[in-house]
Amino acid sequence: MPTIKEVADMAGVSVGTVSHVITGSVPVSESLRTKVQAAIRELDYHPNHVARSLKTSKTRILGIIVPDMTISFFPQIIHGAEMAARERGYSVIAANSSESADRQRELLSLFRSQQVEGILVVVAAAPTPLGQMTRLIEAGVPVVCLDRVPEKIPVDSVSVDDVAAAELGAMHLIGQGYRRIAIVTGPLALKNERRRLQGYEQSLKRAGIKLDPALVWQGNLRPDDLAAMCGERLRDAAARPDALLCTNGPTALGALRAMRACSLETPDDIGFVTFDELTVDELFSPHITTIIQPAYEIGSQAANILLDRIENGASEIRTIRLPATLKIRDSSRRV
Amino acid sequence: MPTIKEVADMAGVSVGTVSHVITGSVPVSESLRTKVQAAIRELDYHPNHVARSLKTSKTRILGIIVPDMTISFFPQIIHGAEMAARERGYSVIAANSSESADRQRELLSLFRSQQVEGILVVVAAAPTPLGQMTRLIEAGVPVVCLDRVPEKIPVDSVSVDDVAAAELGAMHLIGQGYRRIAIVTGPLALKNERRRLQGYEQSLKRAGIKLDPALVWQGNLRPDDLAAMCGERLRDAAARPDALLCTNGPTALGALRAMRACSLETPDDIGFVTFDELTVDELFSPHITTIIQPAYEIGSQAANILLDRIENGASEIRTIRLPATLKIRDSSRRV
DNA sequence: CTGTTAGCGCCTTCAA
DNA sequence: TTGAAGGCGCTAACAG
Repeated sequence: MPTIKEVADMAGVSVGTVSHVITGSVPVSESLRTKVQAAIRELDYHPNHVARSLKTSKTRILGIIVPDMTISFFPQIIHGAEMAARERGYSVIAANSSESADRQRELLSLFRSQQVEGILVVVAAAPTPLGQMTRLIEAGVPVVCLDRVPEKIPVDSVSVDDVAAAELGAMHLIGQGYRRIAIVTGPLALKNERRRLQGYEQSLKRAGIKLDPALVWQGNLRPDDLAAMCGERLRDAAARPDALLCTNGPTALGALRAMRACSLETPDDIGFVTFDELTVDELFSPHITTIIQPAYEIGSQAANILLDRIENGASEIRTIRLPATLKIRDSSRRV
Repeated sequence: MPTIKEVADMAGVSVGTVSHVITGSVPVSESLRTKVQAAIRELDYHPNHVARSLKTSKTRILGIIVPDMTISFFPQIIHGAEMAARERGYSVIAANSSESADRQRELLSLFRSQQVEGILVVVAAAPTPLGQMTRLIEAGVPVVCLDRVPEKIPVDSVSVDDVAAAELGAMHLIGQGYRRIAIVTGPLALKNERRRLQGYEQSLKRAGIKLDPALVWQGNLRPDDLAAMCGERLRDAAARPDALLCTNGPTALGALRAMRACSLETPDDIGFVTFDELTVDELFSPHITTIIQPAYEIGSQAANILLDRIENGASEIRTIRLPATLKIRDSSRRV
């Protein structure tokens, strides 16, 4: 790999001059500039970002940590963040915590070592030790939380308005005439899940439907476990709910498997609404009514907030709540 | 951010000693080591990888370029590469070329500037100017091509055995009694597509079926265009093929849309087999017979080959062809 | 075992 | 407008 010095030698100028033409920070005469550019092309020179970063202590790199790349929601977030970052001259490096607090800790540490200028993080669901995040923020590393907003930490965040989003789904089911609506949630240790539950409760209340605690089905994030749980509770036709509201993709997969095992068809045997698109294409059936979170938007807005903080320094905490939208499809369309 | 010097001061030792305990390359006495570790913890010190890389000219970072992150095939490749890399102490940074040769060029350049130690690349389908790749390799940057193997460039590659994979699908359709089998391909400028076509042709020949050029449907990689093309050709019931073999995900989506528009049902009206899983879950219908490429394996093997080259220097060109597997589902099961 | 020191490649004052 | 030189944080000799 050629260095700036070799370019300077070939062009017959000093390294300073080469640097000036590369950064454009200082004017350089036309004649020297063309000579330098010719040398750069001739040598196939690529400025060493590592050295530049060491000197300027700016890497123009953002880190993003998500719990799972195989669910389409997270890659979409990453994509949004990448686009917003690129727009402003930054790159992003993405990594998976696999919902593991340990791995998250490692990654955070790795990112700091790699001198990322800011970090976007969807915290792992596992009991997250918030200590490290707090230290990170106190150390002055710009951080924005996405999707899952940790409580008790003063940090910028971008997520969907979970209460309103859940209401969207619940009200729709109620409007379709369903009355015994069960909600299938992930761990209620996650604030998002609690807020979605809250939206569900509010909707029932508003519609004058009495809340039945037996219809609040709390699970984890493993479709297999959820399928087992739902299967058990759907088996008894008498006690069976007439509709299901799932608060995320994994719970939806589990519930759908259980419904299939019990030969329950939507929307007649049972109504069905879930958060998060399970697949992007409309070709597949059953066509599922879905509460869609603006994943790309979440990523891009978060990146922009992070970049604002990086470029303009501290400011008050920003908390963005984006609206979800309801895509009504067959699985809940009874009237 | 604290530096190694501050750690040294706090621990009352020299920076050399701190460096030794961090890298573990030189033995350090128990007593000093504990002091240093205490200081590291106290200061929440994270070694600056940028400085380290400048010094050692080793970043332990691999770059990977894929044409599209929203197709599940590529994220799986990335995941495989990440895992293999992590296993050997490397990180990977992933980026999208969006099938654009320009963007690919930019990314290659960016990666070189970022001093990645090697590059995994799925070349963009757009007429790829191979010049840059060639220069890259000649400049001594280790490169491994995945999935799409450029011709005429001596480079390590990992991909599926396309001829055999296509045969797998074609022979299966023939075995099910289909005779007028159309093949829906992406641009035949891509070698993979040509080889898949070749597998199809060989299978027909072996089965004694005359090749009908009107049943070779070449398209691009945009589902909308493909849907239009297929729609036109499926409309005429007399000339209609009795089965479709799609050579990739986007063509499959297009073809499926057209089939739906023409109200054709699998497997009775028409048999259907495609490369690449369109969705991960078995819940959706139609259940499509799929030629599955071992995406994770492709990524991990490619990363390992790249790392071998990085760590052991030059060797002969390696060309890995992995076998695909056929997952038989409803869309082709007629007997 | 421990300390000292010379750069890695680049940007950025500062002088000329 | 151009050139010379210091130093970013770290590692790897080397000397002690």
